[in-house]
Formats: sequence, structure tokens, C-alpha cells
Amino acid sequence: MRILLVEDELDLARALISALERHDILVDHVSTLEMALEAVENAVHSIAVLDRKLPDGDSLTIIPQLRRAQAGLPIIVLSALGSPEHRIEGLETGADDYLAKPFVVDELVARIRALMRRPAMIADMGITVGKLTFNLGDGTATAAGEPMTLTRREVLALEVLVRRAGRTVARSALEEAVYGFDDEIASNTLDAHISRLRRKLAPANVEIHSIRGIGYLLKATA
Amino acid sequence: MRILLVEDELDLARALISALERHDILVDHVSTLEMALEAVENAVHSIAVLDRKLPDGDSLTIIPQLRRAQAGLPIIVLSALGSPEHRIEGLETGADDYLAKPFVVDELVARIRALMRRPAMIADMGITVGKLTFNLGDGTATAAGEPMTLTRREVLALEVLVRRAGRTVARSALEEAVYGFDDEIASNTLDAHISRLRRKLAPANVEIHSIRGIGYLLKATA
DNA sequence: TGGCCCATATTGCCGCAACATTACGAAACT
DNA sequence: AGTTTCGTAATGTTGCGGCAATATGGGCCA
Repeated sequence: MRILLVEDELDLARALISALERHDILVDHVSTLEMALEAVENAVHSIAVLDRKLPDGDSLTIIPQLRRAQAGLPIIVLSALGSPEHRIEGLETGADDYLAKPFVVDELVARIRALMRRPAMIADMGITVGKLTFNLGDGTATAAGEPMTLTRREVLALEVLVRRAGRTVARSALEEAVYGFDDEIASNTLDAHISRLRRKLAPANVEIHSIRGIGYLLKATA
Repeated sequence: MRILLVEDELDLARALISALERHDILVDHVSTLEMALEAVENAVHSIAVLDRKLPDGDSLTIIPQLRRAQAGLPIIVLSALGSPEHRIEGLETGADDYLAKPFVVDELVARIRALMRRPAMIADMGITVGKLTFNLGDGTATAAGEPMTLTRREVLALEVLVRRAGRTVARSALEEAVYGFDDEIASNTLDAHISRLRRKLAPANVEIHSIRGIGYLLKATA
């Protein structure tokens, strides 16, 4: 599990990172909106935690961009602005949770874990690419309305590809998503899965392009 | 579409109403159980959304009365109490969905939509799939009109499967429903129950498919 | 431009884990 | 004691998924 932390107060960031790592959660830490957008392009995260006030602006403004980079990405906003109005503003912009400062570190950890533990949070939210719709809640997919049968590994790979449809997904990110962090992969097994996925996706007018040396990219057929 | 919203936190209520109205959903808003019962007498709603904790009590207690006032009314319960125990309690009382706070507004909208197009017909605490009818109230079932005898564990498993008819149910969710949360399950007991259920369900034109590595899925025979 | 090298594609094979089914015995309830 | 239920295990079956052999093609360098 890997999360993106965007926080410019270094003391707080350090405290959060060490707390999260004690829970076996990997943390990518950046301190500006610009770096956040770059980070989300280069890796697949399970959750993003944003401080609202950052040196280069209000982090609410980049939520749409983050979601565009990675559909369905759960987002938690931290803020000293804790009034109900601010809360509502944050939630309506698309944040999944809004935590007012000051807060207990353990509470943030608990909320992160709650979000991860509960795919139902985003149940029934579908992503559509071409004639393909992918349901983030239960990992089911339909091609042109017809339900398609996917195996476990195929679901894991397709989820990441679809969430970043139109953008490249690093090969390492795919391996990480389909297998664990520790699970080593010895051969071209991933390629084989991609190959099988391609065949199943053909009726949905969706292609998986390979980006030589980098990874893969899923997009609708032209 | 017109829904009944029972929520005493005014900030949240306002946020929900504006979000729902953006989706062309009319909202009747009240903030107590008493007002909810009065509202449901005076109008026909497509769905009721209840906050669980209200000034005059636990909203679970009025679910039967709501259903009596309007048979088959789909009900979604919102609650800060998100533990599996609370969820189960809510669903067993007859709620159709149980959403833990905090949640994304869009998710509530999605779930409302999902309830509107649900494949299984719900009427008077009974669910029908194929020639099978399952009574949520007392856990009895009939196949093509003939009452069928189910054991306790079979009832528990079938209820979960029927509630999610047409959608996959994680194996872990089934174990959780049939046994306790703490109760460990050592062998293939669950498989055995599924097997026995299959045989009993055959006359009802209902099949339990296994989704390898994930869980099971109940649907009417094609 | 031609050729080499290496990344990726594709396919078949087969082990093995997941699932199915049945039987049996212990325990619980009557 | 009789009956029913449920957990366990034994045995059979399926199909996922890892691996490797082979094919294809892109890109770099001479």
C-alpha cells in the first residue's frame, strides 16, 4: 500500500510518515501542488492526503486534476480551516474526507485504514473507457454492455490501467499492483496477462499500448 | 424522482440536498423520526435516506413502520457507526444499504441510482429472484411457491447472496455473515453449505456461481 | 540502410491451488 | 433415543496463472 502525502510543514510530515510506516504503509512525500501533480503521474497511489494550504495554492484546486490523473483516487484533505462551510466546500470539491487541524496522528491513520479497508466507499462508481466500463467497487467489467469474466490477476491489472487511462503506467507499478511488494516475479508472466487482457478488451474498443522501456498505456481505439 | 432525507445535522443535510438536486432528484428533508413518519404518510417517495442517530432515537426502529406505510420502500441508512456489526445490524433490520460516514456525496447518489435499477424486486420485506422468494423478516424461502426447509446456516448465507443478487459476494463477506467475526473457519465448511444450497435452489431456477479467488454470485438461471 | 540486440508478444503446457461433492461422525436439539 | 445439523476430511474436478519457447518488432549503431 502506497500513499501520497502533500504537506509543507516538515515536522508534521515527518511525524505522519513515521506513524504510517509503522503500519507498513509506504509514503511518497512532496510539499507543493506542483510536485504532487508530478508524483501522481509517476506512480500509482492508493490514497492521497493533502494539506489544504500549500506554498503554491489551495490544494482543493488540484483535486480534479488528481482525479483525472488517477480515476477514483481517494483523497483526504487536512486543514486548519475546520468550519462546517470549509468542510462542505472540501467534500463537494470531491474530497473523500476532511480532517481539521489539529488532529491526533492516530486518527489520520485510522481514517486512511478505513478508506483502504472499505472499497465500498467507492462502490458503484464506474469508470468508462471506450465501450468498457469498469466497476471499482467489485472489480467487475462490461464490454459494450456485455459482462465480461476476468480473473483475479486480470482485475488487478485492469483496475490500475483504467484508473490511469490515457496515461502510461510504469511496468513496476503494474507488478506492484498485481503482485505484492515482496512478491518477486521471475519471468514474463505480466506480459502474458497483458496479452490475455488485450484479447478480452478487443470487443470493448480498448487497446493496451506498450511503451517500450517504461510500461503500458490503456486507451480507447481511435 | 423524490426521496425522503432524514438528517439532523443541518450542514450535511444542506450539502446533500444541493448535490442531489444537481442530479435532478427532489428531496423532502426532515430532521426527526416523528417528522419522517408523517412525511411518508403524505407523499410517495422512491427512496428513504436515514441518518441513524437522530434526536428522537435510532432510525432503525422506524424501518418497519416506514415499510408498512409504503411497501417495498428502499431504505439507505447513513451512520458514523461503520463497524461490520453495525452494518449487519442495519441490513438485518431491513435497510437496503448502509453507508458509513464520512462518505462521498457522489457515492450516495450512485447508490440511490443503484437501488432504483436493482434487479431483484423487493416487496414487503421479501426478495424475489427467479422462482425463489426470500422473506427477510423471518428468513423463510419458497421455490416456485413451494416452501423450502433451510437450516440456520443456509439461511444466513442465502440472505447475503440474495441481497446482492447479480453481484459478487466476497468469500470473506459470506464467512463473516454465516459465522461470527471472531470465529475462525478452518476447513471447507462454507463450500459444503454452498453445495447443499445449490441443490435446494435448483428447483427455483436460481444458480450460485463461484468466482474463483473472489467469492460467489447468485442469479436466476438464464 | 542493414543488421544486431533486446524488449515485448503470443501461445501452449502443466502444476497446483481453489472449488465441488459426498460421506461420516459428533454434537445439539427434541 | 431419534433426528437434524454442521464441521471435517477424503476424493474428484476445474481452470488460474507461472513458465518457457518461439515470434515479432523497435531502436541504436556502424
